[in-house]
Amino acid sequence: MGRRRIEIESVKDPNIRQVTFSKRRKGLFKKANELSILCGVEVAIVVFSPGNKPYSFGHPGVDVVAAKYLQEDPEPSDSEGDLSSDASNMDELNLELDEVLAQIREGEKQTETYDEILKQNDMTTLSDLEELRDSYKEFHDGIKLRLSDLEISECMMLLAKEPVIGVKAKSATRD
Amino acid sequence: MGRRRIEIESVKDPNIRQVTFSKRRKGLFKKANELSILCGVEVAIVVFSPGNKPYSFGHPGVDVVAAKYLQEDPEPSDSEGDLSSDASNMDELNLELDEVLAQIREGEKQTETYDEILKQNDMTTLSDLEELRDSYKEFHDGIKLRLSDLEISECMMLLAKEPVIGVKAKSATRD
DNA sequence: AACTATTTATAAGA
DNA sequence: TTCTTATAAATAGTT
Repeated sequence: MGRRRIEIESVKDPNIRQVTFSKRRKGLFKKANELSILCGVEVAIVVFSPGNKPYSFGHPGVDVVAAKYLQEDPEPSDSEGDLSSDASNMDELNLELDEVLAQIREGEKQTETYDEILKQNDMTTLSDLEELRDSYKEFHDGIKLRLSDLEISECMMLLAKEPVIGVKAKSATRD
Repeated sequence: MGRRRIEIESVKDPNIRQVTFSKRRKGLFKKANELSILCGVEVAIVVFSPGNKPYSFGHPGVDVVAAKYLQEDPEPSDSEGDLSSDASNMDELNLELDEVLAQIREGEKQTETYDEILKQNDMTTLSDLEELRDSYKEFHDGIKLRLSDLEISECMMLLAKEPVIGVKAKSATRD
């Protein structure tokens, strides 16, 4: 999928590793998002970065899916979650909010363009309109993904620090 | 990625949906596996099929990663963050969220305006415009739902009341 | 943080 | 369901 084929083996260079992680985490979450929408299913992903920062994606939420999973498939919990605790997510939260807001502004621009086309009511602009619609859809899909990502990674971490995630999921029927 | 481009929206046909689920779940797990190997990171995925059957992938294991994620304990106070700074960040954050909500409301007004304009135009453009409008509305509804979600509210409350949680002095590196 | 040359994932078809 | 294959999408290396 890139300029060259790569072996699936540990990437040595820390910088490249970090870049690869970022790209692929994004791709993974996008895929998960698409799966949940296309098939109307629940998904949860948790991944720790090379720097041990937790990232997660979930629809409708990591805790919901995790609890549902754990309930029907009880785990032999004897382990202590160790390693370093998470770093401040505040900075990242703010960064992501900035990005979301930037995207919203971008969307508003597109909305203006849409307005103009609409007022002209010019039939020759139909193709432009379709193009705009497509880009708009892409835009709001991106926002959805971003928000769900943000929602979970920032909030679930904190909820997780509470004694328990109180959930009473109903049992699932098998396929 | 197939013979034709598809929209990311709920697949109606149960058969196609099931096939899509199987293919994409496989792809998702493969991506997760590659990510964990390439970057030496821990990943866990749980997904429920359209028939509600649970599938999971985890390296080193779903339970291990889930436990780490859920049980990351509060920082043993070896370093103190700047509490007042964190608090103000929190305030800013809440303000920004308010801003987002305000923009959403504005967008909703605009959507209504579109409705009126639409009724004055011919049928050819109508379907396109309605589709775009619906898309836009869906987008806003989605954000609104997410932001007003109970979990979010609870998270923000927690964040506001417990400014120290998860916040350390060291700056967060953007993963 | 963008940009492509390529590889990879996958939608439709068999 | 599994395989095939044309095509869309992800991404490795580059700037």
